[in-house]
Amino acid sequence: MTPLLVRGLEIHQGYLDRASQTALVGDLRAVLETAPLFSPDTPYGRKMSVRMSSAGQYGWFSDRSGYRYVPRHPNGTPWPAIPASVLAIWNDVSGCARSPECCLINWYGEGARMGLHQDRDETDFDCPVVSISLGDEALFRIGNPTRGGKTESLWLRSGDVVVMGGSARLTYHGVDRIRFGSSALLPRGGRINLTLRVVS
DNA sequence: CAGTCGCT
DNA sequence: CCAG
Repeated sequence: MTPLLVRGLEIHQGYLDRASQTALVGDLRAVLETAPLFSPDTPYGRKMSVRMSSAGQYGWFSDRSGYRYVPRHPNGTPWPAIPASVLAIWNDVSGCARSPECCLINWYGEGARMGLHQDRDETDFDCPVVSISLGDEALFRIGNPTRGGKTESLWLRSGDVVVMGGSARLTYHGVDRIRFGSSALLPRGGRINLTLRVVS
């Protein structure tokens, strides 16, 4: 199964079967018990519509002071370990010898979206970013290495895995909208996106 | 004033 | 949607 290539991004469609998806969701629920979802502020004072948390050595965080990685949840506790079920996916698709130091958990409720941005808060851009989609379908938008210009969109479905590496490591990307309730994986609807990154 | 993981 |  060779992945679909869109602007250098590897799109592994249907990578995870339903049982694997269910197992992942169970592992994530445990993570979220000690590291509950929160809504970060952008450096420009707007609340993000996506709610998030993290697992691993570092968690991604944003407030008035900017975007950064922090070693603890806002509640003061260290981020829980990245579940083995998640690490297995990284080991299979990343082609990177290092282990991910952050598993960002993005929760998209009804109406949530994510504007075009780059993942560039890491110090190491050699390893790819691996993104795992669970739950409702999302309209994923792929831009360019710099802002502006034409974009391409495609629908990501539960179980799809995207690898952003090499020359596409810093490609602008975002989510225009989700189809709330389109998947039965999460009984109350919504989408979970996991983003695995080597940070340091 | 520039930029924007947001906004129109 | 999608471009700015």
